[in-house]
Amino acid sequence: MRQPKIRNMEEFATISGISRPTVSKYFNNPESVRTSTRAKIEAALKRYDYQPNVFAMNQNRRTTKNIGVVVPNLADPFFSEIGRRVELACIDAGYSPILLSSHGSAEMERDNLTSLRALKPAGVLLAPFGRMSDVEAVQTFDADFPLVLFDANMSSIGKAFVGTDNAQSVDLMVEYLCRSGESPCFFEMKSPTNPNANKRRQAYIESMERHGHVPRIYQADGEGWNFEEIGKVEGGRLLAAKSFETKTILCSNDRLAIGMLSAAYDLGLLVGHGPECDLRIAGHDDHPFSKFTCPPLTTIAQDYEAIANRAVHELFHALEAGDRTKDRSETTFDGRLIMRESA
Amino acid sequence: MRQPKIRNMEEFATISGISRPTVSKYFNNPESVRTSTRAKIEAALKRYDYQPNVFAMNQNRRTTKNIGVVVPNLADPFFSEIGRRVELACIDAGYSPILLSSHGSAEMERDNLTSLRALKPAGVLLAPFGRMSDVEAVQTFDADFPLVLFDANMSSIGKAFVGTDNAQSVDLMVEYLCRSGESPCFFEMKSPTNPNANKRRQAYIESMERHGHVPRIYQADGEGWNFEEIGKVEGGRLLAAKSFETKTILCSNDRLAIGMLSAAYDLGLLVGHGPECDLRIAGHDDHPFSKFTCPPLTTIAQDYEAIANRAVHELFHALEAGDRTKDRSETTFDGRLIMRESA
DNA sequence: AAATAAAATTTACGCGCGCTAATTTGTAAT
DNA sequence: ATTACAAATTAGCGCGCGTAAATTTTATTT
Repeated sequence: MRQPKIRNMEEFATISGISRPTVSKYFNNPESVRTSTRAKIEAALKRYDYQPNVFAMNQNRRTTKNIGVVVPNLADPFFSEIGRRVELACIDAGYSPILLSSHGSAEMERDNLTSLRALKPAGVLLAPFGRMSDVEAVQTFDADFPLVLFDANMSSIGKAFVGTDNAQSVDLMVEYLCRSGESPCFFEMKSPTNPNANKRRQAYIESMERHGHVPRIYQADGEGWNFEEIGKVEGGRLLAAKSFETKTILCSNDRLAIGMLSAAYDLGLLVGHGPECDLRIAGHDDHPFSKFTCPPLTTIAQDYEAIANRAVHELFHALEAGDRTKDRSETTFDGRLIMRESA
Repeated sequence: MRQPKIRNMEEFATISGISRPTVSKYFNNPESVRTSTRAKIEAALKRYDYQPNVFAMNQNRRTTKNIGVVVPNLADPFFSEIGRRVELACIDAGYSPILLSSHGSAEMERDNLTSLRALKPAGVLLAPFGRMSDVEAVQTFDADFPLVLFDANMSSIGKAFVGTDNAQSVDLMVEYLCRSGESPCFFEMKSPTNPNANKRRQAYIESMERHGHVPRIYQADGEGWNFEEIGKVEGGRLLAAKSFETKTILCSNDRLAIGMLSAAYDLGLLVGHGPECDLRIAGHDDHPFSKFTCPPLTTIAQDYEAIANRAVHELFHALEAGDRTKDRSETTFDGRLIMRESA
């Protein structure tokens, strides 16, 4: 490992007693060379530390080993967690993931796609803003590179979509809340940045009707990604005014619920499912902090691992299939009910 | 923007009426060419969308425009926030930041540095684990690339260190707590992953002695990055056993405090600074969620913006200085007291 | 106007590797 | 031992750009 430095593949080929093209072949796929020559190369690799120049490699390759991973906001634990898993899955498959956050801005999402173009990625995994996204830019990108969407769907864009079955997960929660007490009303943002919010509202309505209850929806003003703040301020306002018609509130996501729990605490309202409690509050996503709220939050856990792995799998499938397999797959995983004290 | 596609710089030089080397010069520094030729090039850029091939550029450049940014754990909001700001500062300066998370593992920190080598970065900004880091690997990297540390210091490694003045910030908090009530005891992890923890403990001890109080330190068992869980379980155990000798607890960081707040809630202890309260709890870092805990957490805000900007500034300074400016700078910014209801 | 400096151009080479076609070697089966 | 086929080798072009040296053009100064 500490021999005189190898400058290039030519040199490395010489000292390992193999021709350069064969060495090149090895680095592109170690399986593709005879086991005896592979042994020679790997023996040399033990003695000299050489690795091919990435820039020279990528310049000449038809397609690089880069995989772009774009999420809306790494500051959101949901995306940092799922981004992490996607990253690891790519590495395992021998690719180089490039994780980019759009920092809550659709413009930066567009910029991220633009700068990814320069890296000629083999494929891209995108968790888009949805309708907020620059749809045209995403479509154009889809035409130029293999693209798989996750978390948020955009109709007929990408080779595949992978996410959570909001209809199932919300129904699971509604069913639980109805069974264990009063039927819930629904709290969300008026203009949600994420298309899942719309699916969840719809799922809530349908589930309530299926259970023979009338849906009640409360929408908070407020823009941007400060969900907790909006939940606290607007949710608190509604709580203080006693606007909610039921004492059970299902929030569109955990971050809103966390804000609302904070508001309830300020108002001296006791949240929980005990007989002495004033209020039940439930969320969706199993945010890492929902375990530590006061009281701990009853919520729905998304299957991060399954979503990440499947998204990566779908992308690699598309890569192998080559150009034009027109079929677009949509995969959703079930949510899991996490029962804690808040509802 | 939609003319026939430009293949390379040669073609682009031709259609813009400039020689290729001059065009190359322009892309490396638009200021370095005559304004008249610059105008010609930019006029051509408006009509044709061409951008130089990054791989070919980086292959031949002495140094690339890549800046590596390595943080211990993007799932921690502190690092995702400061990582974001560092990223943006690099982009503003015309560099390409590459944000890597070590996912809480020192091994992956080493791996990240290794894979950064392949990208021949102009410089690297590293928030290291500290003593947990593979010190030798970081030292070697420091010898090969311009390196600036932030958040956590490592003695005589890197061109510079930028962080928060723990002595000042902890003293600020201790002073406040003593002034407004009982003197605090200190709650932390027994084997902290972050060197700041040690500085904070030391600062607590010195500050208490300066104020004429005897320091009391409680250390929780537990490994890893699950600070909230450790704070809840171990902190809760201590609370339940009434082990704390005072009713004011200063936690080494907000995440521990968040866990302890959750435990206090479970135990029915009322946290706050009112006369009816059982307990005061304070933290450190102004975690984005500390505003929404029950009650909201009194804490110390670190100056993200200043730290990020200064770290980037120090790196660029080192880049301009070239090889060997032996002087190593250490910059710390003051923390700011954020008074909320918990203490 | 000439002299000087600055900028642009021409020419040419090199970077490190992918990739191909033609040839040779090695391996396994008949 | 012969055949057949897979694998390795040789030779060489090309990718798109950086960079250097020598030359020419342009702008600025006296």
